[in-house]
Amino acid sequence: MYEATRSRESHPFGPHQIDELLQLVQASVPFQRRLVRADDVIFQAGQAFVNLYIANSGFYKLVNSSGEGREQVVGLHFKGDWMGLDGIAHGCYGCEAVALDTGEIWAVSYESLFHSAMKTPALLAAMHSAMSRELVRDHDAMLSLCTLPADARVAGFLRYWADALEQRGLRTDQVTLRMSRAEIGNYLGMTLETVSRALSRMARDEVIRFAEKGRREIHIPQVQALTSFIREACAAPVGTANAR
Amino acid sequence: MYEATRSRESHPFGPHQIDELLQLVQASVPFQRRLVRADDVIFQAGQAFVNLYIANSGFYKLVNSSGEGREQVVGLHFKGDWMGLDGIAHGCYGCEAVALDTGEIWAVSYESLFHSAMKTPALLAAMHSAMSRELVRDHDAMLSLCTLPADARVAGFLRYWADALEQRGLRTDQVTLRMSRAEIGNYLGMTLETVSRALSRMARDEVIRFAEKGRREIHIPQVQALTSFIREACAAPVGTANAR
DNA sequence: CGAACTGTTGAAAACTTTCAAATCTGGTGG
DNA sequence: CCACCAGATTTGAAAGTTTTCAACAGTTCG
Repeated sequence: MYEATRSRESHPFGPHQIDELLQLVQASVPFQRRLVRADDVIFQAGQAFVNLYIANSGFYKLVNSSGEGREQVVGLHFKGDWMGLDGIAHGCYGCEAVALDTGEIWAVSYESLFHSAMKTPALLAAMHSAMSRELVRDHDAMLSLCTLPADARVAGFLRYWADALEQRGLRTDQVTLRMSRAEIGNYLGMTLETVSRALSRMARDEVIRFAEKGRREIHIPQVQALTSFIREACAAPVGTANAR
Repeated sequence: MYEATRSRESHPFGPHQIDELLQLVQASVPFQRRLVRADDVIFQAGQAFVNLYIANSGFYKLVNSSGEGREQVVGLHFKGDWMGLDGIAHGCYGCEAVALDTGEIWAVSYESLFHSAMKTPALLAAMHSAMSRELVRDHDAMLSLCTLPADARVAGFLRYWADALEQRGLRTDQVTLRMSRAEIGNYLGMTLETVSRALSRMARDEVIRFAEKGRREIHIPQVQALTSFIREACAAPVGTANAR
């Protein structure tokens, strides 16, 4: 769903930067490794804020909840991403973090991180950079949510996931979604049926292909085709192009 | 639009904290004051990131743009809020910041801030807190955007504005919107007509009252009534309650 | 093999947008 | 001072998109 709004060549973000971050953390602060499996909860909303969490591997979602039971996936996180940053302000986590797959999480006490950062400029810079990237992502997510029709948001979601994999040096032609249609729909502000229909249309247009029966493994011949699909979905009323 | 998702009593945020922050900045880093008027641009998207900006007074919006010309208001900022934080990650601002009214902005070089923060824990803590608060706000905005119907989002917007004023020790029964219906609609992911209709319904239900001819000054007898209105808007199909 | 889940698809209903027209405000110039 | 114009807001009606409701198919697991 996120958008590459402008050039970022001056500050590339790729596998090298991510490994560097992880090494930096490893070298400068104590942390605890935790292995997680799908649906494991890393921390809960409202819980006292103590640690920040860095994904060393795996996939994670952040879920925000209203008092009345409305829930919203507000972020997806991959290797090198920090989680729990929204706990700094109020002393308790604002979201719940849940693993979408098996993976390894590093827990770093914010206090020790804070002290280390005061002595290690690179660490402080990395932390600020992580928070800032998070803000950029949120803003891009809002842009997509508010200005794109449903089909385009789903295509944008796939492109975002593919981009995240690419930044981590992984192949992007094959994406295994770790989320159900309902989770995707929640994240994108639409129902699961709408997600399903959008994916079907993309498959019909051969922008994607379903690689297995479960329909969660998605083949993306060219990520760029998703961008075209988004553009078309914005321009054209539903049945205009390729209607049969 | 934002939601008070859970208790935050352990870390209150009010006029005292804001004044403290401003004093802290004043005491620890050099900064430039800049007086602005409505529609003045503080910084533009893509511009080289040098300064962070702190609102000393006035009202501001942050606008994110896609390459194809779609624009989205992704944040509203008040006294004590930081702007430009999304520039840290990529070395250029991700959004454009625009003043909604006259006000005073403080420009602080990020570099000098960074250095001062390494020596002044309170400053570093304040900065992290500001970024974290921003993340929480974004998450709450996404929750509203994705889970609330249009009427409720507009009511939530008014409540958010009133809350922001209250946190700054200002009166909340009288709110002068600094934004046109179109800007509000953009921020809330709906058209200006939908905003207008929602406000009209709230006025009809006496949740708000228009205090002048321009219809931008809004009287809110009890902020709590907005919360009830939101709840009702969620539960009930459009013409269910108070239909005539 | 059946139950529980997940995903797909169709059709009707609901909500929001689009298009249009009218009203109002504020500012400008005669 | 008043007429007039541009821009903002409101409101109605039609159109469009998305949701809701429902039924069906495929998968997984005990």
